[in-house]
Amino acid sequence: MKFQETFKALSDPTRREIIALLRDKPLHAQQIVDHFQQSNATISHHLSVLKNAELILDEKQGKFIYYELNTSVLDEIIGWISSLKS
Amino acid sequence: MKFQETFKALSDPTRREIIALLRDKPLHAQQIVDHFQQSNATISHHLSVLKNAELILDEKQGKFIYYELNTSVLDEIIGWISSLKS
DNA sequence: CTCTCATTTCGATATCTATCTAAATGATAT
DNA sequence: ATATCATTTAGATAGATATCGAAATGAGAG
Repeated sequence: MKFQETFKALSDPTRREIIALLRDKPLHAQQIVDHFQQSNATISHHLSVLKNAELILDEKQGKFIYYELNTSVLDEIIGWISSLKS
Repeated sequence: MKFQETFKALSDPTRREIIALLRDKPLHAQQIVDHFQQSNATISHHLSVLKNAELILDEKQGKFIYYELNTSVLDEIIGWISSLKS
């Protein structure tokens, strides 16, 4: 895991909101687009940043690609931050 | 606490290294500058970003300003990330 | 095989950020 | 008061990034 990519990915509000959306359940791209006032191209870009940071995983189902949180990376971030505290 | 500022602050490698330095003990600006190959102006900028994100606190001692980690903000980040996992 | 439609890529732009040198500030100590 | 020195601000530049509309891709369904 690369902290650089992870924190950069988390440093954009749209991406944090996408992550929060995925907390409840996996969604496909169009469902995510529908939550925002931004173009599908923009959301696609954000998804690729999140995917590159391994914060989300994608899984094909029928004609959709479903995105879901990758909680193991979240654990690694928590581990790094915790290590700063002593 | 503003996540925007916090994650942006953490998304730069120099700033993460400054934070790691401060894990052990408070340091003043010149001591931090000495750890890097960057100008004092650049480090000053990074310190101000970290301060603005409340990731570090500053305390005057004699002719130096000592910077130290603000662990309570670290706890808030951990809290936010943990909340994503369920 | 072809149509449809979900998703990504392209190309462009405007804003943001990290960095530098040089100058300004501000506080301590003589 | 003034010289010194730690720190910040100013102004500039190069590179990164968020965003868009439009075009391309690619996989399912008929």
